[in-house]
Amino acid sequence: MKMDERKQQILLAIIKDYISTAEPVGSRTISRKYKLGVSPATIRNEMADLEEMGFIEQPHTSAGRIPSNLGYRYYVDCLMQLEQLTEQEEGTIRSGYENKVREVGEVLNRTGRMLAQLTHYTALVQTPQLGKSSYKHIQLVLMGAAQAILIVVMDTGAVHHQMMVVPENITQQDLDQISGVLNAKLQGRTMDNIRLTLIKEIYFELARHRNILDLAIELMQDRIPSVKEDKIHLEGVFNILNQPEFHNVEKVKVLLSLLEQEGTLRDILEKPKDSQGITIKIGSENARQEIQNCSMITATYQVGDKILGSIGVLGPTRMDYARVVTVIDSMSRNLSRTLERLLKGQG
Amino acid sequence: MKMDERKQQILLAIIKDYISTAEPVGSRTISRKYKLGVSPATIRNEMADLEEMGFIEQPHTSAGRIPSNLGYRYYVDCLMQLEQLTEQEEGTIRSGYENKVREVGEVLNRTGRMLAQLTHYTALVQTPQLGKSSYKHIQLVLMGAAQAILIVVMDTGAVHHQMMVVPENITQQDLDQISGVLNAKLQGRTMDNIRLTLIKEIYFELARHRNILDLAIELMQDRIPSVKEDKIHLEGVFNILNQPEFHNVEKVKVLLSLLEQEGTLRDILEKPKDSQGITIKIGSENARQEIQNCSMITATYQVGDKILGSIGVLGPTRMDYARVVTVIDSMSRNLSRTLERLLKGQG
DNA sequence: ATTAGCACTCATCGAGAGAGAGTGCTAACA
DNA sequence: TGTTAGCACTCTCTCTCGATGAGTGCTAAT
Repeated sequence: MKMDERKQQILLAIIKDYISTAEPVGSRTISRKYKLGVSPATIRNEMADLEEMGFIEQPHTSAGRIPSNLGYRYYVDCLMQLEQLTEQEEGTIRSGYENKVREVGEVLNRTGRMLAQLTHYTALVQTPQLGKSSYKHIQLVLMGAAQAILIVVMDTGAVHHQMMVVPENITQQDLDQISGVLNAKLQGRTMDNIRLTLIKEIYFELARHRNILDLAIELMQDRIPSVKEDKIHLEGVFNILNQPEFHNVEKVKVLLSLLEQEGTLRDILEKPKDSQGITIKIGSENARQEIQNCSMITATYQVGDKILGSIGVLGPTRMDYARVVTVIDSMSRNLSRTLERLLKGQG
Repeated sequence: MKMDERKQQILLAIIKDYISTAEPVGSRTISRKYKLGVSPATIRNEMADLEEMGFIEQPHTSAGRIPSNLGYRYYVDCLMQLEQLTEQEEGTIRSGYENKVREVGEVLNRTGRMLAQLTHYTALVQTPQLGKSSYKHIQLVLMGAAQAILIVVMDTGAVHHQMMVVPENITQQDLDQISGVLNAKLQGRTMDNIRLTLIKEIYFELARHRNILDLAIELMQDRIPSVKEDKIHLEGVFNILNQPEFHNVEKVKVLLSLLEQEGTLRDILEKPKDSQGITIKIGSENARQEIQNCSMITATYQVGDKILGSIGVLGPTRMDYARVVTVIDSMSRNLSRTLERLLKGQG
């Protein structure tokens, strides 16, 4: 049996209708709404074929048809026509990424919020995997009253600061000296990359300031890695409540308890290693049992050539694929561009 | 009609039973479970009295009784006996606030998470209202490659930093000079408190560095207030799904759409101005229509004598008041103590 | 190849019966 | 006078059953 033009038309009609109504689609509906110039009976014959081919299925004998995972897959691969975002939506996105936003975290938050808002599904945003960041600049600044602030700038552009107590009689000159040595020894090194011998060297050169060093190095090793570099940010979780497939609370709970675990989020967002661009996982194509009635559309974002992370949208398999792909494509481009601006041209 | 010992016992039994089962309580149940030494018939008589007095009500003729708002109020004011936290729970809280946590934001996050986890309801945590913070120390640090970092320490202990572009040929000495003037003029002032004449003075003294100043002052005025100082952090929102009163999705949606708006959260958490300690709002005592089938228990936290904010727990009116009061009391004390440590004794 | 007609299936809805929980009232009892 | 057993009554909840209707597959006609 081969997939001729008319079968495609009918499959397309079923999918479109089901996406928008969440109700099984009957032959009558198709012939009425989507003028294909053939009678319901003809459509029924074709539908029987489509079912045999595995593209659609029947919830029960006297119901219409709904798309199968395979059907969605065929739609996504062959039939789907991308939409255009409206002027207004483009505007929303653009203004979300406008110049004033200067912090990476804020950009990611907004990305999530916009994704959720524009798609009405749940958005996932992975923080940039900047890789092992190395120390770029270390500076101790006296703040008066036996307090100093330790500032650590990483090569990724991230800046960490931390207040610390210093002896009463210390001067900015002392601190500069310490900063100087720390910079000389640690610049360009990653956190794991600091050998014990290096630390010894530092202590040797700065024996006089042992106690400050103790504190500073402890802070650098202990506090700074705590910045979560592999978080996945969720937004619009409640949108699932608007989906009829989640009208009973038990199903919502199953999904939510999955989404609550950071680790599984990572699995869900995960993409084939070398993939770039947009990936679509439909229903059972998802590894996780709990979201096999969901689909996940993800896209990567990058700075330069380096892929830094993914953003994704999670919704029911009966998801508006065309819409989501369009949105996520636009968002990932915008996000990449914005991060490029933030991480490279610092301003 | 007066509230004798036995009526109290019966009211207490009804409330306890209803809190744990969410089912209307009948006379038979009370006489069986809570041995009061009287027959169901006697209890029925008393219940009729309690209903007349407004403490309990009947969903319909052939059902048991459920506590009314007034009943809960009487329970909370007169009958409730606080529980003790278990060793393990005490441990959870203590370790959540242990020394290693050094950041205010992190402390608040944990507070919310623990509150939600220990109560199984929804937790609200208000960020500390530190009041108008004034500049304590301003410092520009050259970071090489025409970049500098602007560090602003507020008297509250908050530290903000921001990268900025500076001319290629600038030196740390120049930056120190600028920092010096900025400190001299701005120290002790609040953000709104900087008069135009002051800015003019600064520009006069540092005419040479006009462009750096432009940027620095813009950043100080523009970026730093963006740190959200009046946010309310929600945690455990999904816990409401486990409450039978939210078993249908529509009710969940109503509540969630309320909780999504930051402004209304503020209303909900708001307490009488001079109140301190724990406040309980039961059902219709809440201003908001949408949560009149909910109760809200809030407590303030403070550093020294100054009340900085509130934490709260939102659950159905059929909430385990004794438990929540105990937890929230312990948490608010711990939170106060921890913030005291963080904000005063910096280290 | 297409379509009208028709018998058949099955979910959904509403009505009605029965069960069960709980009450209020009455009368008996200590 | 307070307590209790007994009983009729109410009302929700659940289950069943038939009607309804949407949709199908098959057959025969075009």
